[in-house]
Amino acid sequence: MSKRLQDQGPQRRPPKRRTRRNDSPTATLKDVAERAGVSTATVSRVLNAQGKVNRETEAKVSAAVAALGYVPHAAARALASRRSRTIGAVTAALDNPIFAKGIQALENRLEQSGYGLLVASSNYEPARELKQVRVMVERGIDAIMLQGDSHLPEVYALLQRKGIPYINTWIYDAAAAHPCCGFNNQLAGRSLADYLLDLGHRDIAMVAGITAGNDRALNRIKGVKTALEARGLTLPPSRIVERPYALSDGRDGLREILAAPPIKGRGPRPTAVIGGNDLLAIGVMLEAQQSGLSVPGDLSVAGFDDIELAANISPALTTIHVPVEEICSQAGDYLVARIEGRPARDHVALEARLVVRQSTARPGGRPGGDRGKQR
Amino acid sequence: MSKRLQDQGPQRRPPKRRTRRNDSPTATLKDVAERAGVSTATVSRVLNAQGKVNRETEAKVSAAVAALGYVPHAAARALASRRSRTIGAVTAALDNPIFAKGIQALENRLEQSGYGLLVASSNYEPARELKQVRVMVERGIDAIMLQGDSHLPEVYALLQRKGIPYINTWIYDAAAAHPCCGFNNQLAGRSLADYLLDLGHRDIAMVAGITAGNDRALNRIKGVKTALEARGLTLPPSRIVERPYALSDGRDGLREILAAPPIKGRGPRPTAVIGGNDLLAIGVMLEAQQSGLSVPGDLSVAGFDDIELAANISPALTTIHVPVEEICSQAGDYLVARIEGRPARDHVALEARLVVRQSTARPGGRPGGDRGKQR
DNA sequence: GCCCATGAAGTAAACGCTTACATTATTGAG
DNA sequence: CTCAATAATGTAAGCGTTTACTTCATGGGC
Repeated sequence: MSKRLQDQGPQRRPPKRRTRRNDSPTATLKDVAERAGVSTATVSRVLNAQGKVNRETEAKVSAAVAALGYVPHAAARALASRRSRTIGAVTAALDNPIFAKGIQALENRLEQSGYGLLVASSNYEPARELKQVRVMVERGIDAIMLQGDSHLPEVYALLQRKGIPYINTWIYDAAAAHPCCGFNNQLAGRSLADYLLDLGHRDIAMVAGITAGNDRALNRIKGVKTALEARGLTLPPSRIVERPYALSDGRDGLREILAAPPIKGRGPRPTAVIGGNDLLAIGVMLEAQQSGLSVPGDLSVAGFDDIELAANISPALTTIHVPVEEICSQAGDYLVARIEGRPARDHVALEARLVVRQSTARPGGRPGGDRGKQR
Repeated sequence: MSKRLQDQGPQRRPPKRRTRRNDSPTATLKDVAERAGVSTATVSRVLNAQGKVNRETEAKVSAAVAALGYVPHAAARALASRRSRTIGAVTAALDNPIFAKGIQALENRLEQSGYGLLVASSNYEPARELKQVRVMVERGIDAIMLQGDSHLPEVYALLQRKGIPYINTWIYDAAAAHPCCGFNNQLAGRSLADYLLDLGHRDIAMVAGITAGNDRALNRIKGVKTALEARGLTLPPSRIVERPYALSDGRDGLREILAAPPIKGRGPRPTAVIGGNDLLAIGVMLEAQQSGLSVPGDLSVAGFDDIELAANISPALTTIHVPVEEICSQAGDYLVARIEGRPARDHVALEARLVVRQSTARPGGRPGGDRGKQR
C-alpha cells in the first residue's frame, strides 16, 4: 500500500493535483466513488450499465453522480477502453444541400447510438481527403464514412492497418472491394439519358460535376454515354463541360455549351441538357430562362439528386431521386454494427429512381408523354 | 526501479499487452522512443515542436516516426494535456444551406489551427441543444460555437462551470452578457421593412421562422414591427405566420396568409411579404408565381441571408446579406484564441446589409426606384 | 582551473477511466 | 452442515501522452 512512499529515489514534489485551464475542480470518478462509498470499478460499472450492480449500490452511485454534477471524461474513457465513441465523415462539400442533408441524417442515426460525429470536407481533392482521414484517425475515430470509392491508396491502407471500419457511400457495386452503401451511378445516368432519348432527343449535352477523383461524376457521365452509344449517338467534347456544384457553375456551363461552335449535322444547340447534379441542372435552367430560352419548350433540363428545390422551382425539375437520408443512415447502421462487433451487410444497394417533372419534354416544344415516369 | 516487483501482494498476471479490437500492434510513443534511442519525453517534444531538441536528435526521431508509421493517440494526448484539440458546434439545422456554409467556414478556419470540428444539430429545440452541448462537453471539446443567445440556463451554467470558451453567433448585441459574433437582427429587420415602406408598401406580411427559443427569428420580426409602428402601421396577426425553414414551408406560409379573411381598410392581400430567411422567401415567391401572381408586379418578396440561390433565381431576391462565412470564421478565431490563452474581443459586430434585387418594387407593379440600395 | 548559466535529454508521476483478476458474501445442493 | 457455484465489490494495472523536475554536458567569464 505504501509502495510508492517507501522508495525514495530523487525526492518528488508532492502530488499537487493539476488543474484545468481554469480552476474549477472537475469531479472525477474517484470523487464519485468516495462520495458513494464504493470503488471506482463499481461506479464505472453503473455508468456503463453492465447490469452487474445491485440496486441499492446503483442508487447510491447515481445520487453521488448527480450531487457532484459528474461528467465522465471522454478522453480518459477512450484511452482506457480503446474506443472513442466518435465516428468521422469526410464529405466532398458541406454546402451542397444534398450532402448536408446526408450528414444530418448520419448525425441523427449516430446520436441514437451515442456516437459523436466529426466532420470534415475534402473539397473534392483527394490529397485533402487523405489529410482529413489522417487527422480523424489520430483523433481516434472508431469508424469513418467516406463518399465514393476512389480514394488514394493511402486512405485504404491507413484504415486497414488501423482496423478502422469504413464505408463508401453514394455508390453501389456488388463487386466492390470495399464496403459500400448507395446506388449505381452509371445505371442512374443511363436511365436518365434513356428517358430523354425516348422523348426523342438526339442532341443531348451535359454539365457534369468535376470528374477528377470523383467516381460518381464519372459514372454518371459514363451512363449517359452508354445510353447514347446504344442508339448510335455520341456525346462530343463540345457537348460536355465539367463544373463544380454551384448554381453559378451550372449557368456558366450552359453558357459555354451554347457558345461552342456548331456541330456538323446537328442543330445550333442541344435540345436537352443533363446536369451532373440538381444544383448544376437548376443553374442551367435559370441561365436558359434568363437568356430567353423556354424550359422545356426550347430546352429540356434534368438533374441528379432531387434536392428540395428541384420539386419546387418552376418548371419543376426532372431528376434522379437519390435516397440520401437512407444511404447515410444505413451507412451509420453499418459502422455502428461493425464497431460493436455485430455482423452487417457490407454491400447495400438502394434505389435511385427517375422522377419526371416539368422541365423535360419532347424536343421542339411538343408536350412530352408520360412514358418513362418513375422507373 | 524494481519498485513494482518487490511488493508481492496477491500475485499479478504477467503484463500482457492488450490489443486493439483487431490485432494490429499500433506503434506507440514508447516504440518510437526505443527505435530512436531516446526517451519518450524527447519524442513528445519533437512531435509538439517545442524547439527544445537538437537537430540530429530530431532527425532520428522523425525517422523512427516515419519508419513505424506512428500516429499519436489523441485520447492519450487529450488526457495528459487536458486539451482535446476539438471544438464543437451545435447548429439549428445542417440542411439549411446558410448554416451548412457557416459550418464549412468554421471547419476551414479550425483546420488551419489543427482543431477538429464536432457537429450536432438541435433542430431548433432548446432541450435538444442542451443535450448536444452536454454530450460535447463529455467528449471534452475545448470550446464551442452556439447560434443565437437564447439558450437554456443549464447550457451557460455547464459551460461556465467547466470553463469552456463559447461564443454565440449570428447575433450582435453590444450589451450582451455573453461573447457574440454577428449582426443585429432587429436592425436588419427594420432596414428591410423600411426599404419596403419607402417603396410605398403599406400592407406588409411576414412568413417568419419559428420564434420559440429562437432569438434571431424573433428579433427580425421585432425589427419589422418597429419599422411599421414608426409610421403608424401594424403587423396584424393574420399577416404573420411562423414556419420552419424549408421552401415548402414558405409556400405553405404564403397560402395561409392569402387565405386569411380580409382586413378592414386593407386590400385583399398584402403588397409585400418578408420571409424570415431566404428559403422561406423563395418559397413564398415560387408559390406566388405558381398561383398566378407576378413578383414583384403583384407582390414584392424579400428575405434574409442571401443564399446563393437568392441572386440566381428569377426574379433575383431582394434580401439582407448575412456574412456567414465571416461570422463563423471569426467565431473560430475567437475560440482558438481563448483556448490558447490569447486575448480576443468578445463582442464582434459584422454588417448585414440590404441587397436590392428584382423581387421588390413599388406596390401596384410600378417599377421601384433605386433608393435604399445597399445601405 | 572553478563556478554557474544554458541547453539537451531523461525520469517518472500524473491524466481519469476500464477491466482482468481477486476477494468476499450469499445461496442452494447434497 | 459443508462445499461449490454465483453474485457483488474491490484492487490495481494499464491505456499512451505530457510535463515538472532532474541530471548531465558544455562552455564562457573571471
